[in-house]
Amino acid sequence: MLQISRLREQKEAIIAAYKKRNVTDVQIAEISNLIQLDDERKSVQTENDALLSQVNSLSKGIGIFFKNGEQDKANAAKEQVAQVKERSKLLENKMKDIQQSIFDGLLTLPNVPHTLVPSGNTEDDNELFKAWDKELPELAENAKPHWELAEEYTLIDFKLGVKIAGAGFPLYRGKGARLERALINFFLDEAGKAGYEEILPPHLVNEDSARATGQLPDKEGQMYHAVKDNLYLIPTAEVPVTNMYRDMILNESDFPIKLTGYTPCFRREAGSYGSDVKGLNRVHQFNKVEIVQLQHPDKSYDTLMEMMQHVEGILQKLELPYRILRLCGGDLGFTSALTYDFEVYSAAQKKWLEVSSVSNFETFQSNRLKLRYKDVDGKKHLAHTLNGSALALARIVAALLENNQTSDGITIPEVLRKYTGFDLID
RNA sequence: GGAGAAUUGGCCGAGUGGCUUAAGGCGCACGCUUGGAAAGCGUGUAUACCUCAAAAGGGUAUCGAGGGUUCGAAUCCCUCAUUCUCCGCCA
Repeated sequence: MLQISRLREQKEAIIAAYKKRNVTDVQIAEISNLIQLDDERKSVQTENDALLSQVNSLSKGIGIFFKNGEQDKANAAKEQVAQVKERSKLLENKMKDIQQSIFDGLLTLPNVPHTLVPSGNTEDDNELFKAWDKELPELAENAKPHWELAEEYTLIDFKLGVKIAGAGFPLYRGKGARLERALINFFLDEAGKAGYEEILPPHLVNEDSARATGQLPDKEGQMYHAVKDNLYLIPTAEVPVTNMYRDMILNESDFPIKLTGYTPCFRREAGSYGSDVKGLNRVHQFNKVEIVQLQHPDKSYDTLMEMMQHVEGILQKLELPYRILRLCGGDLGFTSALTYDFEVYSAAQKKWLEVSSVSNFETFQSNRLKLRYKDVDGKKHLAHTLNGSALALARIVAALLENNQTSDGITIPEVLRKYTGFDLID
């Protein structure tokens, strides 16, 4: 959520930057609208504060009148208070309405794209930030997609998943389950080596948390909701991990705060269909290791690069062909100021699969989180938040299975062997 | 799931309707003192918003959260959250 003060101070710059993303005229108009509402709020508050001040001093007087036995004066003052309060009540309601409108309006405004964000409307307009400069793997004619390999080697049982839960809930078994666990441990160890503190958070969160990281209200339909207890199944570890710092004031010296966590991720994926959802490409439950950083605003873009290098290092160790895209305005997430996507090449499907997304949210999340820090002068400012997947497992597994298939079986990358305990799936 | 107790500032802690503008202490900052330090003494020490060109100043709200009663609420009432104790259930 943007700050109303920022709309005032940077109105023109925000409108210019918004042109890079798919914002509607309604959203542009909303900016001026909100500033006007805020003006109104201020004048109502000024008026109401004066009335309340009057009530306070009259009440104090009544106490003194009673003590002196001056009943008449006390009663007269009571009468007066009643009148003032009636007016104040009206103003108070008006102010609540205005504030609610401002809040609702702010929720409709996406983050302001960074200057590096290319303009464009769809994923085709994303900028190739780093291409794969070696040759793409060519598989034999009879190469199989991962869903066939998974079945052939009894690694993943999609049918059993359907029986137990439903479509999109894969059941991993045998070496498939082992590979999954190996990847989780490998990713966590890599993050640990890079200085991230490991967190194992709750997998369900309350409404406040879902709201603070922005899943509510915009993505309500994408989350599983346990209605009886009003808890939401997390769509990513970002939600519980970032919420650790909700309503907190940090010291400047606390930066950077680096956190990592493995969690299963639950997504309803309402409305998706077609070949994209086949196998592990798009599922309702998958495993992911997330990295999160809280950083000083002056340093957050250096941190973004650092996080990208971390993800890149992992992909290199896994020996997977990858490329990095800088998302265009149209493809940029609602809350992000700048995002880089990592895609891994799936040789059998002959397409690039998104396996990581690394973003700087600047103050967009911290404003709603009320996550601030004190500078040396004791002044409070919003911190910057960043996060990235390092990495999402399902599609990595898909690519590993497909790219590493040989006539003898599926080979396990060197770095993973000490985690899996085997070097070939056959 | 049932019963009881609690929640006050950075921390401890007093406060059962109006001299509370939240006592007192600890901590912290600054000053005095000192060769330097400690002790001692003095001063200051929450947040958000409004007002003001700015600063100073003034105002409003906030005692776990939200409502209510009252001219007036930390204090009385209701709902909720959290913590502790006991009982029940349980990996």
